[in-house]
Amino acid sequence: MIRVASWNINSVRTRIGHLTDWLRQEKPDVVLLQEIKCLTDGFPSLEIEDLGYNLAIVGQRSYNGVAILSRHPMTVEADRLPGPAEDGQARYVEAVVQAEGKVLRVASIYAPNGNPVASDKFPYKLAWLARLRDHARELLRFEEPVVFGGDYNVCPTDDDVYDPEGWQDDALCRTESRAAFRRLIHLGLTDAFRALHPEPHRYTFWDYQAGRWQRGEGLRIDHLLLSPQAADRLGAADIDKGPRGKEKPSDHTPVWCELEL
DNA sequence: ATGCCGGGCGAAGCCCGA
Repeated sequence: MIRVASWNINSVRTRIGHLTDWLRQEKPDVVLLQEIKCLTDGFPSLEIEDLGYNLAIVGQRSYNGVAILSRHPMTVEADRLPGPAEDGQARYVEAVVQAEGKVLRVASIYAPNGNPVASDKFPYKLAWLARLRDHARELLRFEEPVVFGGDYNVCPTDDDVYDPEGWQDDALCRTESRAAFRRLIHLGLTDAFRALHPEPHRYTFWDYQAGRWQRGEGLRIDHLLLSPQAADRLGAADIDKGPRGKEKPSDHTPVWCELEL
């Protein structure tokens, strides 16, 4: 069994204590991080390596940045999404993990937010998700277990947001964003959490503002999307709300799944 | 209609996030 988690950490340097505490407590095999908000050289590698993890880091000054932590040997396969436009934003890293004599491909994904919808950020988001779909389609040809995990900045349905009406024109909930996410799913991917948890109103993000955490008002925007070969091996999945309740938390909390490789 | 909160950067206040 291998456990894979995804967590938008909102600055890995500010949250290094939270991260190491959680790694010691939960001992996930693979962790996909987003919004590390530091250069690759600035990543607190020693603290993580001391806990037995190998690292794949794609950093950027101030914003974005993604990483993969793996207790098993890992080979980096890509440090950006293929595409004609080199945008310089650190939003994708992909690796192959060798675990228990088997191979698992994982990607840590930080999709653009897309707000405000009237700005060029929204078409950038939609184009980025289309690029992700194109790449996922190529990877699926290998017919191997893959976990595409990360902060998609898409709330898939009205069941995944506390106030659907209030959020309907936000880039996270707009029909164009949801359609882009469905086009990805329709390649044959499985939303690991939703496959095992049909209940509505389970969230991975709560805004710092307006007491959203205390009110239980969040959104489900962090997802683990599984290739068919991974979905066939899905044993468990859940959202771990623990880290969101700590002092000075990230505004996101981890989502995880277990695969019987 | 906008800010609320919070991080980075850099040393005040702006940019960005969701």
